[in-house]
Amino acid sequence: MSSYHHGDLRRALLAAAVEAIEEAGASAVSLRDLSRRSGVSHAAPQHHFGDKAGLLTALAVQGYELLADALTQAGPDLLDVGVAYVRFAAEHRAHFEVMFAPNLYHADADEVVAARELAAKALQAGLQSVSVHKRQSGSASLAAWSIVHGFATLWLAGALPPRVGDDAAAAARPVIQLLFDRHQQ
Amino acid sequence: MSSYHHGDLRRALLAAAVEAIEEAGASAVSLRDLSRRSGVSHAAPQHHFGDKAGLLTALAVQGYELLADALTQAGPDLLDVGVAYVRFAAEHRAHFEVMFAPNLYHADADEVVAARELAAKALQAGLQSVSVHKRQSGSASLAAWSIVHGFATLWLAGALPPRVGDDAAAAARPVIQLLFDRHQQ
DNA sequence: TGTACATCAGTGAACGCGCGTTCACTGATGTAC
DNA sequence: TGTACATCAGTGAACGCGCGTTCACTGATGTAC
Repeated sequence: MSSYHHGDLRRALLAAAVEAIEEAGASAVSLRDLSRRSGVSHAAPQHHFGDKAGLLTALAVQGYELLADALTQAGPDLLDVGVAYVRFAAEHRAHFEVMFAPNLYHADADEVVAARELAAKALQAGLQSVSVHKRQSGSASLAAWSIVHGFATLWLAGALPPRVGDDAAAAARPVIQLLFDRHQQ
Repeated sequence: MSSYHHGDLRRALLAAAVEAIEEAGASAVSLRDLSRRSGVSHAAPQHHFGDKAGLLTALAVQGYELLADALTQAGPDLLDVGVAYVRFAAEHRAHFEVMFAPNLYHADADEVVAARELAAKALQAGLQSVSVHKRQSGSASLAAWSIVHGFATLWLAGALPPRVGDDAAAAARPVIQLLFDRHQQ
């Protein structure tokens, strides 16, 4: 049954990394542990990622691509895009954590920069739905990013009060709403 | 000159931890490194903190107390409190990082919970300056916390675009402003 | 259809390292009398 | 003012551990002919 070659080790290692990070955080990842989880000898990862930072770089790229997709599909309304951002963080904790821990990977690698720009553009696109007044200020984009990123981060850290419930995306909606609320009622 | 007893080792170790975290992140802290930085043998920290998590717990408590002070002094206006939150994160990166990494310390310890509540109250106090309409929604507090926490986190991660400049607090002001802006002009 | 061979993925032993924690100890401090 | 003694902070050797990386290797795959 078990053959000498794994067949899909690259993918398996990334999946194992997601699992490990969800259990113990990104800084606790070790190549030896991922090898064990993938049923492979501990030196095998080198063939696919070179070193540890290489593996996490691949995970970050994957994360930015997933995020860009999620945001694009959620558009065009900024509120929906923001909710999608929070949902992404909640559903892909491991990717999200790595993406924003630039110490852990080659954050300046071309593929990372490209994927990150894709995600940034998807978020920017949502701004079209915002009132001209707010958009003019030049801070609208930062405010939108800050509020969704902050909510997501606090959520993942378990810092939010229990009354918020356990559906991050649903809980985020009225909060984000408040940012661009023109109190129409 | 050098005496057998350090005299202020507890304080020295916490300061060394701040230094080490600013250099390499909270997850890279080691007791042996802090001992070296403090000019003391590597088993000395045990007498003051028991174990590694104990040391980081003390750092988190100190962080929440500093934050509570900063927010209280900045009040009563929510905008000023928010700016103070961001300034705290920028000026006390190490404390801030540890505070929101509950895996690393005894986050449920009584002293931590107490200090955290102090900081939470200081933030809440700022809400009095917010319009009744916004406050009624019940999300105002979460929105305020999210936007300042998000801005601070993105800032620390180096994720914000260069045009934002290098003064975190100053850059945060117009962003936070946007949240409770009733477009009076 | 079959054979030779290059390529490449995975192996397992070995390396040196820094870590947290324990332990019996020693030096300094301060208190009782 | 002086002495005995308890307390406590810091020492240094030792432990066992998991880690990243290297290396010569071996087994499998696939391509050329």
